[in-house]
Amino acid sequence: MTTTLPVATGACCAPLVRAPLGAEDATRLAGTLRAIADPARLRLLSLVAAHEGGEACVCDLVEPLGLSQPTVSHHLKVLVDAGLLTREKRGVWAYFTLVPGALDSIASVLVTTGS
Amino acid sequence: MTTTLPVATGACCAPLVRAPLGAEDATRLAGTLRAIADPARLRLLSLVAAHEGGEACVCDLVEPLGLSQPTVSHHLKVLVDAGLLTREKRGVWAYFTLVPGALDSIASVLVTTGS
DNA sequence: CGTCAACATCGACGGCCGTCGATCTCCGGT
DNA sequence: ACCGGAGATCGACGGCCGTCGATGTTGACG
Repeated sequence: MTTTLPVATGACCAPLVRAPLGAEDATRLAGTLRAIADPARLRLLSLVAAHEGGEACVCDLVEPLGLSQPTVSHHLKVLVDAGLLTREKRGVWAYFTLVPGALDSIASVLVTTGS
Repeated sequence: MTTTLPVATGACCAPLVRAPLGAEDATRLAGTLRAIADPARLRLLSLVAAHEGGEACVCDLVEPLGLSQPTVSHHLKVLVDAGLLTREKRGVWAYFTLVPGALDSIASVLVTTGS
């Protein structure tokens, strides 16, 4: 599978503005950024974070997004593969939670004030 | 043109993890993120930032990227339209510079520690 | 054990986007 | 005025991706 590797744990140390990053690192980082460069997935992250208990199942997300259930599942899979969400199956439901620090590590790569 | 609006000045106040962001804001933010969700453009930002004086012309960027000159110009235009780079034409050369705070404002939207 | 519901997977379709070569525009130098 | 070079624009092509309906899988419940 051409799944994007979870960069959340490995991209925490590339200031981006310091030295010209290599083609390999650029591809990795771009893959992670592409995971959140989508309106539906941004809203999913936001919905999960704002939901009660910091977790939400698919049934909680389909309606507010206005997309079909397969599409929502697809986006959630992308976010899980990117290391931004965790999936926990309890009974028939699948609960998704934000990975702590994942978004922050992405943000830290972009920040320029880290001189 | 379907140019992405510069979000650098307007997206500085959406924590993303606080309240579920609307479809409109999600589209705006996704457009900005898509601008940097590309290996070539990430390297361009990095190259410009690391270049002497914080500015670089196209001729400085074509070779290190290994892409054609039209492609580099295209990527630079995307970054300028996204409000991440400024373009200043001096003589025959076009010099590009990082917009101060642009990347940081994107990062601030992603950060979750702003509670 | 049969049924229903939640979710994932599949296959297909359409549009967007990265890339290129060719060309156009504009400025400097001679 | 002419030429050369820097860079932007154009048109085209190929691949990736978001979306859907249909279907498969799995667990709860009677």
